Amino acid sequence: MSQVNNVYSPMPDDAAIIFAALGDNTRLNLLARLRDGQSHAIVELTDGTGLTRQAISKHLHVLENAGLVLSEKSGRESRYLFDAGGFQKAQAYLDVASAQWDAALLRLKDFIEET
Amino acid sequence: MSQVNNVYSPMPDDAAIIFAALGDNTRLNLLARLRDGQSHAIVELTDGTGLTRQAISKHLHVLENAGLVLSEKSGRESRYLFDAGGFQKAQAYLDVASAQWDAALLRLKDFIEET
DNA sequence: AACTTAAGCAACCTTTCGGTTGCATTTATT
DNA sequence: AATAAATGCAACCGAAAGGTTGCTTAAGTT
Repeated sequence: MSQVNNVYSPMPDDAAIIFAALGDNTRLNLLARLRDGQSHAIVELTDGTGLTRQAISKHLHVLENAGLVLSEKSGRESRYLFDAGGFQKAQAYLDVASAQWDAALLRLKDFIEET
Repeated sequence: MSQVNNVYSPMPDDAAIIFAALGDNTRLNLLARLRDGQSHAIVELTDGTGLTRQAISKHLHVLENAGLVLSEKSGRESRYLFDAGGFQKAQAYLDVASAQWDAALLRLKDFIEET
Protein backbone atom coordinates (compact mmCIF):
# COMPACT_ATOMS: atom_id res chain seq x y z
CA MET A 1 0.00 0.00 0.00
CA SER A 2 1.40 3.39 -0.99
CA GLN A 3 0.43 6.86 0.04
CA VAL A 4 0.77 10.22 -1.60
CA ASN A 5 1.87 12.76 0.96
CA ASN A 6 3.02 15.99 -0.61
CA VAL A 7 2.77 19.46 0.83
CA TYR A 8 -0.15 20.47 -1.39
CA SER A 9 -2.58 17.98 0.03
CA PRO A 10 -1.75 17.23 3.64
CA MET A 11 -3.14 13.96 4.94
CA PRO A 12 -6.21 14.61 7.10
CA ASP A 13 -4.87 12.33 9.82
CA ASP A 14 -1.67 14.30 10.08
CA ALA A 15 -3.65 17.50 10.15
CA ALA A 16 -5.86 16.35 13.01
CA ILE A 17 -2.83 15.29 15.05
CA ILE A 18 -1.07 18.60 14.45
CA PHE A 19 -4.15 20.69 15.23
CA ALA A 20 -4.85 18.66 18.34
CA ALA A 21 -1.29 19.30 19.50
CA LEU A 22 -1.83 23.02 18.93
CA GLY A 23 -5.13 22.91 20.79
CA ASP A 24 -3.73 23.44 24.25
CA ASN A 25 -2.50 26.67 25.78
CA THR A 26 0.38 25.12 27.69
CA ARG A 27 1.71 23.70 24.45
CA LEU A 28 1.17 26.95 22.53
CA ASN A 29 3.20 28.70 25.21
CA LEU A 30 5.97 26.13 24.98
CA LEU A 31 6.10 26.61 21.23
CA ALA A 32 6.24 30.38 21.67
CA ARG A 33 9.28 29.97 23.90
CA LEU A 34 10.92 27.61 21.44
CA ARG A 35 10.51 30.03 18.57
CA ASP A 36 13.70 31.80 19.63
CA GLY A 37 15.52 29.32 17.42
CA GLN A 38 17.51 27.81 20.24
CA SER A 39 17.31 24.51 22.05
CA HIS A 40 16.02 24.32 25.60
CA ALA A 41 16.26 21.65 28.26
CA ILE A 42 13.13 20.38 29.96
CA VAL A 43 13.85 21.93 33.36
CA GLU A 44 14.30 25.25 31.67
CA LEU A 45 11.00 24.95 29.84
CA THR A 46 9.29 23.87 33.04
CA ASP A 47 10.37 27.04 34.79
CA GLY A 48 7.56 29.53 35.21
CA THR A 49 4.79 27.21 34.12
CA GLY A 50 3.58 26.20 37.56
CA LEU A 51 3.52 22.60 36.38
CA THR A 52 5.79 19.67 37.11
CA ARG A 53 8.67 18.63 34.91
CA GLN A 54 6.85 15.45 33.95
CA ALA A 55 3.80 17.33 32.77
CA ILE A 56 5.97 19.51 30.54
CA SER A 57 7.83 16.45 29.34
CA LYS A 58 4.55 14.87 28.25
CA HIS A 59 3.52 18.01 26.42
CA LEU A 60 6.84 18.07 24.61
CA HIS A 61 6.31 14.49 23.48
CA VAL A 62 2.91 15.42 22.08
CA LEU A 63 4.50 18.28 20.17
CA GLU A 64 7.28 16.06 18.92
CA ASN A 65 4.83 13.44 17.75
CA ALA A 66 3.03 16.12 15.76
CA GLY A 67 6.24 17.27 14.11
CA LEU A 68 6.19 20.63 15.83
CA VAL A 69 9.41 20.19 17.80
CA LEU A 70 12.58 18.12 17.61
CA SER A 71 14.56 16.70 20.49
CA GLU A 72 18.22 15.89 20.93
CA LYS A 73 20.12 14.41 23.81
CA SER A 74 23.04 16.37 25.15
CA GLY A 75 24.77 14.82 28.10
CA ARG A 76 22.30 14.27 30.87
CA GLU A 77 19.69 16.57 29.40
CA SER A 78 17.36 16.31 26.43
CA ARG A 79 16.94 19.54 24.63
CA TYR A 80 14.03 20.57 22.44
CA LEU A 81 13.96 22.80 19.39
CA PHE A 82 11.25 24.30 17.26
CA ASP A 83 10.47 22.36 14.08
CA ALA A 84 8.86 24.41 11.33
CA GLY A 85 7.67 21.25 9.55
CA GLY A 86 4.51 20.79 11.56
CA PHE A 87 3.63 24.45 11.25
CA GLN A 88 4.00 24.36 7.50
CA LYS A 89 1.72 21.36 7.24
CA ALA A 90 -0.90 23.13 9.31
CA GLN A 91 -0.61 26.23 7.17
CA ALA A 92 -0.83 24.19 3.99
CA TYR A 93 -3.96 22.47 5.21
CA LEU A 94 -5.67 25.75 6.05
CA ASP A 95 -4.61 27.24 2.73
CA VAL A 96 -6.10 24.37 0.75
CA ALA A 97 -9.27 24.54 2.81
CA SER A 98 -9.56 28.29 2.26
CA ALA A 99 -9.02 27.87 -1.45
CA GLN A 100 -11.80 25.29 -1.65
CA TRP A 101 -14.10 27.60 0.22
CA ASP A 102 -13.31 30.52 -2.08
CA ALA A 103 -13.88 28.37 -5.15
CA ALA A 104 -17.24 27.22 -3.82
CA LEU A 105 -18.29 30.80 -3.15
CA LEU A 106 -17.31 31.79 -6.67
CA ARG A 107 -19.30 28.95 -8.21
CA LEU A 108 -22.27 29.98 -6.13
CA LYS A 109 -21.95 33.58 -7.23
CA ASP A 110 -21.73 32.61 -10.90
CA PHE A 111 -24.73 30.35 -10.54
CA ILE A 112 -26.82 33.15 -9.11
CA GLU A 113 -25.77 35.68 -11.74
CA GLU A 114 -26.60 33.16 -14.44
CA THR A 115 -30.28 33.94 -13.94
CA MET B 1 -10.93 45.43 31.91
CA SER B 2 -10.48 45.82 28.19
CA GLN B 3 -8.90 43.56 25.65
CA VAL B 4 -7.25 44.15 22.32
CA ASN B 5 -8.39 41.55 19.87
CA ASN B 6 -7.43 42.44 16.33
CA VAL B 7 -6.56 40.07 13.53
CA TYR B 8 -2.85 40.73 13.78
CA SER B 9 -2.45 39.28 17.25
CA PRO B 10 -4.98 36.56 17.88
CA MET B 11 -5.66 35.80 21.52
CA PRO B 12 -3.93 32.57 22.50
CA ASP B 13 -7.06 31.30 24.24
CA ASP B 14 -9.10 31.67 21.08
CA ALA B 15 -6.38 29.97 19.12
CA ALA B 16 -6.26 26.96 21.43
CA ILE B 17 -10.05 26.54 21.20
CA ILE B 18 -10.01 26.78 17.42
CA PHE B 19 -7.08 24.38 17.02
CA ALA B 20 -8.65 21.94 19.44
CA ALA B 21 -11.86 22.03 17.39
CA LEU B 22 -9.80 21.30 14.27
CA GLY B 23 -7.98 18.49 16.03
CA ASP B 24 -10.47 15.75 15.25
CA ASN B 25 -10.98 13.93 11.97
CA THR B 26 -14.74 13.73 12.24
CA ARG B 27 -14.89 17.49 12.59
CA LEU B 28 -12.40 18.09 9.76
CA ASN B 29 -14.62 15.96 7.54
CA LEU B 30 -17.71 17.88 8.55
CA LEU B 31 -15.95 21.14 7.72
CA ALA B 32 -14.89 19.74 4.36
CA ARG B 33 -18.52 19.01 3.55
CA LEU B 34 -19.64 22.43 4.69
CA ARG B 35 -17.12 24.16 2.46
CA ASP B 36 -19.55 23.91 -0.46
CA GLY B 37 -20.95 27.21 0.74
CA GLN B 38 -24.39 25.83 1.44
CA SER B 39 -26.26 25.07 4.62
CA HIS B 40 -26.85 21.49 5.71
CA ALA B 41 -29.22 19.96 8.21
CA ILE B 42 -27.89 17.67 10.92
CA VAL B 43 -29.43 14.46 9.53
CA GLU B 44 -27.82 15.22 6.22
CA LEU B 45 -24.41 15.73 7.79
CA THR B 46 -24.84 12.56 9.80
CA ASP B 47 -25.34 10.51 6.67
CA GLY B 48 -22.32 8.43 5.77
CA THR B 49 -20.43 9.05 8.99
CA GLY B 50 -21.34 5.82 10.74
CA LEU B 51 -22.09 7.85 13.85
CA THR B 52 -25.35 8.83 15.47
CA ARG B 53 -27.12 12.10 14.90
CA GLN B 54 -26.37 13.17 18.47
CA ALA B 55 -22.66 12.59 18.06
CA ILE B 56 -22.62 14.78 14.96
CA SER B 57 -24.74 17.36 16.71
CA LYS B 58 -22.17 17.56 19.50
CA HIS B 59 -19.34 17.96 17.02
CA LEU B 60 -21.22 20.76 15.30
CA HIS B 61 -21.59 22.56 18.61
CA VAL B 62 -17.85 22.31 19.18
CA LEU B 63 -17.25 23.80 15.75
CA GLU B 64 -19.78 26.55 16.35
CA ASN B 65 -18.20 27.41 19.67
CA ALA B 66 -14.86 27.79 17.92
CA GLY B 67 -16.32 30.11 15.30
CA LEU B 68 -15.83 27.63 12.50
CA VAL B 69 -19.49 27.18 11.62
CA LEU B 70 -22.75 29.06 12.02
CA SER B 71 -26.18 27.61 12.66
CA GLU B 72 -29.65 28.79 11.76
CA LYS B 73 -33.04 27.32 12.49
CA SER B 74 -35.28 26.65 9.54
CA GLY B 75 -38.58 25.10 10.47
CA ARG B 76 -37.99 21.89 12.32
CA GLU B 77 -34.38 21.61 11.27
CA SER B 78 -31.27 23.49 12.29
CA ARG B 79 -28.93 24.03 9.44
CA TYR B 80 -25.19 24.63 9.64
CA LEU B 81 -22.95 26.70 7.39
CA PHE B 82 -19.23 27.18 7.08
CA ASP B 83 -17.87 30.26 8.86
CA ALA B 84 -14.58 31.54 7.51
CA GLY B 85 -13.98 33.56 10.68
CA GLY B 86 -12.47 30.75 12.70
CA PHE B 87 -10.28 29.70 9.83
CA GLN B 88 -8.94 33.19 9.38
CA LYS B 89 -8.06 33.42 13.05
CA ALA B 90 -6.20 30.14 12.84
CA GLN B 91 -4.33 31.28 9.75
CA ALA B 92 -3.49 34.61 11.36
CA TYR B 93 -2.09 32.85 14.41
CA LEU B 94 0.13 30.57 12.35
CA ASP B 95 1.28 33.50 10.24
CA VAL B 96 2.34 35.50 13.28
CA ALA B 97 4.09 32.48 14.73
CA SER B 98 5.93 31.84 11.47
CA ALA B 99 6.99 35.45 11.28
CA GLN B 100 8.41 35.32 14.81
CA TRP B 101 10.29 32.18 13.95
CA ASP B 102 11.73 33.73 10.79
CA ALA B 103 12.79 36.82 12.68
CA ALA B 104 14.52 34.72 15.32
CA LEU B 105 16.40 32.79 12.65
CA LEU B 106 17.50 36.01 11.04
CA ARG B 107 18.79 37.43 14.33
CA LEU B 108 20.67 34.21 14.91
CA LYS B 109 22.22 34.36 11.46
CA ASP B 110 23.29 37.97 11.92
CA PHE B 111 24.78 37.16 15.29
CA ILE B 112 26.87 34.37 13.83
CA GLU B 113 28.09 36.43 10.88
CA GLU B 114 29.08 39.21 13.25
CA THR B 115 32.16 37.23 14.19
C1' DA C 1 -56.31 13.71 13.72
C1' DA C 2 -52.66 10.47 13.21
C1' DC C 3 -48.12 9.70 11.80
C1' DT C 4 -43.37 10.75 10.63
C1' DT C 5 -39.27 13.42 10.63
C1' DA C 6 -35.67 16.54 12.73
C1' DA C 7 -33.98 17.86 16.84
C1' DG C 8 -33.00 18.81 21.80
C1' DC C 9 -32.02 17.17 26.42
C1' DA C 10 -30.15 14.23 29.82
C1' DA C 11 -28.07 10.22 31.74
C1' DC C 12 -24.61 7.06 31.26
C1' DC C 13 -20.33 4.67 29.66
C1' DT C 14 -15.52 4.13 28.20
C1' DT C 15 -11.25 6.09 26.76
C1' DT C 16 -8.14 9.76 26.55
C1' DC C 17 -6.01 13.82 28.57
C1' DG C 18 -3.59 16.67 31.69
C1' DG C 19 -1.36 16.21 35.81
C1' DT C 20 0.85 14.19 39.98
C1' DT C 21 3.86 11.23 42.93
C1' DG C 22 7.50 7.82 43.58
C1' DC C 23 11.48 5.51 42.15
C1' DA C 24 15.42 4.17 39.18
C1' DT C 25 19.11 5.77 36.06
C1' DT C 26 22.58 8.53 33.97
C1' DT C 27 25.66 12.40 33.93
C1' DA C 28 27.82 16.17 36.01
C1' DT C 29 30.12 18.38 40.29
C1' DT C 30 32.84 18.79 44.43
C1' DA D 1 33.69 8.53 46.28
C1' DA D 2 29.76 11.03 47.42
C1' DT D 3 26.37 14.31 46.14
C1' DA D 4 23.46 16.85 43.10
C1' DA D 5 21.00 17.59 38.81
C1' DA D 6 18.20 16.20 34.67
C1' DT D 7 15.61 12.64 33.03
C1' DG D 8 12.82 8.46 32.06
C1' DC D 9 9.36 5.19 33.38
C1' DA D 10 5.19 3.59 35.48
C1' DA D 11 1.18 3.74 38.28
C1' DC D 12 -2.49 6.35 39.54
C1' DC D 13 -6.27 10.04 39.57
C1' DG D 14 -10.00 13.18 38.34
C1' DA D 15 -12.03 15.56 34.58
C1' DA D 16 -13.16 16.04 29.87
C1' DA D 17 -14.02 13.99 25.34
C1' DG D 18 -16.40 11.10 22.12
C1' DG D 19 -20.25 8.17 21.79
C1' DT D 20 -24.60 5.80 22.79
C1' DT D 21 -29.50 5.05 24.23
C1' DG D 22 -34.03 6.68 25.64
C1' DC D 23 -37.48 10.06 25.92
C1' DT D 24 -39.70 14.55 24.80
C1' DT D 25 -40.97 18.23 21.79
C1' DA D 26 -41.78 20.81 17.58
C1' DA D 27 -42.86 20.92 12.69
C1' DG D 28 -44.25 18.77 8.44
C1' DT D 29 -47.18 15.10 5.98
C1' DT D 30 -51.07 12.28 4.76
